[in-house]
Amino acid sequence: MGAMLTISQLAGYAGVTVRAVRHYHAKGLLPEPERDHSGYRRYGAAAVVELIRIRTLADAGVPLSRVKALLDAGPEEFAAAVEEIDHRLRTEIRDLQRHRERIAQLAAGESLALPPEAVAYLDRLRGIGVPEAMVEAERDAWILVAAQLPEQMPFYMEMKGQQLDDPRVVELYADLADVVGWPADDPRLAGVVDRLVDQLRDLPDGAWEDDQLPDDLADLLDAVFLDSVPAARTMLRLLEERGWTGWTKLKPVSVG
Amino acid sequence: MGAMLTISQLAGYAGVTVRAVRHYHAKGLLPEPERDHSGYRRYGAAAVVELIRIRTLADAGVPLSRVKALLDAGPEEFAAAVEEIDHRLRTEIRDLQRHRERIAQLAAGESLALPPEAVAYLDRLRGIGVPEAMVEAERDAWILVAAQLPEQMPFYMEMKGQQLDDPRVVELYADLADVVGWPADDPRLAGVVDRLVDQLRDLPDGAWEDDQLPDDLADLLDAVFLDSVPAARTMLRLLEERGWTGWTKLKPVSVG
DNA sequence: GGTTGACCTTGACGCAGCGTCAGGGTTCCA
DNA sequence: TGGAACCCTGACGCTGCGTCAAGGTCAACC
Repeated sequence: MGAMLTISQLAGYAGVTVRAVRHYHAKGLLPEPERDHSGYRRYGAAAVVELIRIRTLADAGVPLSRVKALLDAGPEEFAAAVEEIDHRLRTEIRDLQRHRERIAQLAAGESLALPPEAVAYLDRLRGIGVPEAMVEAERDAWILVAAQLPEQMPFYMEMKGQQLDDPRVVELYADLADVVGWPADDPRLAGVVDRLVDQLRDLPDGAWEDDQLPDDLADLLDAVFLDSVPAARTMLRLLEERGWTGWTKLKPVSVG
Repeated sequence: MGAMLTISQLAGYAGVTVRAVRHYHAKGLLPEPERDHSGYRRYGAAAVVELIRIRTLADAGVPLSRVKALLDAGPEEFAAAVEEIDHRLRTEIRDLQRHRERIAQLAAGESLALPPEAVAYLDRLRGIGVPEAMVEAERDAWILVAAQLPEQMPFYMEMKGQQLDDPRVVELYADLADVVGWPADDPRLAGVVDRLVDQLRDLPDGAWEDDQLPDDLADLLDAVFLDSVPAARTMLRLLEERGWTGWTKLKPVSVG
């Protein structure tokens, strides 16, 4: 027999760590060699070749569980396996590229979990003078909508954008921006609600039917409103006194 | 307070699994909410928003350990982190693309752990009529060399290729191909070794000095030879009797 | 012959990001 | 009143090793 190698020499020749060699033994990829008189593993030169072949496959992204089978596979199964592994690599690369696109969007600013059209809408609110706290409340609401109905977002944003073309809606936002800071029993709330109801009356019949939000999502959005605005509960009561129910999905009280 | 959500409702709204939510709790990404009278977690709507933001970052390939810090980071550190994560993604993509290239080479056939020029050389051996068993022995030897001195491979292969242009070298390979199958005491060995020594004498002075193989690698290759060819030991002895030592790095016996 | 330092051995935990039981209690609906 | 569908905690599993821990061994030097 030729010169027998120790495990670290073997590992050195193949360019791997000693730990990796032992790992391959444990996984059955590389057969355990004979031991010398003191229990040390002793390898022949052939083990170096085997080890290098294992590393070559592993470096190519082949999972160790498949390396085992591939090492002694015929050419046709080898080719098939290679084909499939390449497929896996392609999808992994695509996933990573999608990740890159997403974080590129994140870098743009606030678009954490929001599509660009929603970011644009929020920016327009800021431009109108809506205070930051209220913009953030809107943002959180739209994050929820975008998570449930991502494909509807362009439609919603288009709708909201058009509403902002109406100066009375802008005025309403100014009102509501104030309301955010008021306590639940502020006497001015009644006036704001009156102006809101006036505007709602002007809406064409069935305008709120367009609102395709599922009920549970509307409830969730109402919850956000109630959680973040102290005067919210009072407003809902005042609205109900005037014949309107809900908030996200504001509807006339059904005539029971 | 608004409608309180159970953990599965929360998970559903954010599009993640219940297990993932609990994992985020355990990692401190999402604060543990209050429990109801029977110990169930109860979430407000704000948790949905937080959870969606976590998933958005995680989906972008941000490791959870960094998500924690990023969630409440200022814009400038956020931008810096995004930059660095994008860098990481780019290198990962490049790695995977290299993996694809490598397994594309693997698919080409035998190039497990061998550069293309070595594969070409082995194919030429086959073309000359060298039997498969000997080609495989050569292959294993070159796998070892390629692992230690990858950048030298083009040089070696060029050298070996030129040697094959000499018909006497081809003849020698034919001899050696026979030797592979002979037992250690085959009487024909002496004749083969004689022809080999004749050729060596014809080499220009210092031709073997070009052989830049490190000694330990040459020893390893000798070991491969000794392990795989029964008559190897006998040949080395016969060579030594004729004034040559070694095999991989064949040299005149130094005049001591 | 004693010591030092570089090896070798097995065994076991740790990492990321959850999936997936196991072995309970709870709530809801028919 | 029973079963389905939730909830809880705790723990192991997966990948591919890195990294101690707690020893035994070997070669060399004093």
